[in-house]
Amino acid sequence: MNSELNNNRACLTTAEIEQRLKEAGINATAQRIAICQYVLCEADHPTVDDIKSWADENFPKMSLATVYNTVHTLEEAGLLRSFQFPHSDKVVYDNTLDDHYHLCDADTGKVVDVPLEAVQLHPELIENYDVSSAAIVFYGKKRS
Amino acid sequence: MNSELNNNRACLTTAEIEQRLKEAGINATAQRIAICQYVLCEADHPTVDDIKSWADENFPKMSLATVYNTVHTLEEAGLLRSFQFPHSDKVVYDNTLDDHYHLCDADTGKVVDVPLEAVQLHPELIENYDVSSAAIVFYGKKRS
DNA sequence: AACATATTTAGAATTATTCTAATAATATAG
DNA sequence: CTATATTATTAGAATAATTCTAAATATGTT
Repeated sequence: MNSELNNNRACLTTAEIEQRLKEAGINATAQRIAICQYVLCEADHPTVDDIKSWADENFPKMSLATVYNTVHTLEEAGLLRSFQFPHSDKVVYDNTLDDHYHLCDADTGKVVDVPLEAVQLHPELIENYDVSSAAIVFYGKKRS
Repeated sequence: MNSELNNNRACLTTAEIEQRLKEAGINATAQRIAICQYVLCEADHPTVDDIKSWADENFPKMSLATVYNTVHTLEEAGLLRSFQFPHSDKVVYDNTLDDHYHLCDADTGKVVDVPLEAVQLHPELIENYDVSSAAIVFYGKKRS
């Protein structure tokens, strides 16, 4: 069912990442390529902290500011999306570019993609406002 | 349409507030009564900052810690609910205790209550998880 | 190679919130 | 009522995610 949510997570080669960056008008620096490797392939809904931890083990001396700069750059270019759970103060990054919603596992904190069909919005029932978007997060537990 | 969302905002007397606090097992201190006056009556989706600003003009020397302590106490007692928008790092308080959703005015930041019927959830379409709740925020602009 | 531009860096600044330890107020027991 | 125990309040320090700053470095271009 979730197949149409499936994303860019299949691993990309460095060359492919470079090309994507170029296409998006972004200089393919070493740091950016490294972060893409993690964020577009390996990672599953990482936070900036996750990215920094990965970088600390896989890239020499990458600064936290570069992680922030890079995810912002990628987001502006449309290669990455970000969202924030109402209960949290950390931003989470997502390489699934198709519209979808999220579920947060109440036990583990793990983030799961939810297909659009799981929600039907009736914005016409909201008086006096033209609705342009909606942010939706489910909370739940894994069925045993 | 929103009538069933209508809430406790009709002004309460000090005595009524004291009684509510007592009923909830909360000592009715001067600071708590004052904050309730604002938060349960006067205010519309205030943040802690809003409450503190109001207190600065209406109560002598109330500390920020007291504002935090009090809204937490009220929330635990079920007299107040809190939520946080995904795009923001401030918590917003709500005296409407019935379930409902929110809309955030993209122009002004104003928060508007949205009735439950504006969203139909189909949690059965989410594989492997039992959904316990959902947080939903609409974004939109006032129709002119 | 030289120069302009873009990127990275370390660390300081910001901001909402929580924590801490002391003081003050309130409730309770004799 | 007064002494004592409990609970609230306070100012300010601590925390944590993010942004800002200014200097250093790397990159792309003539």
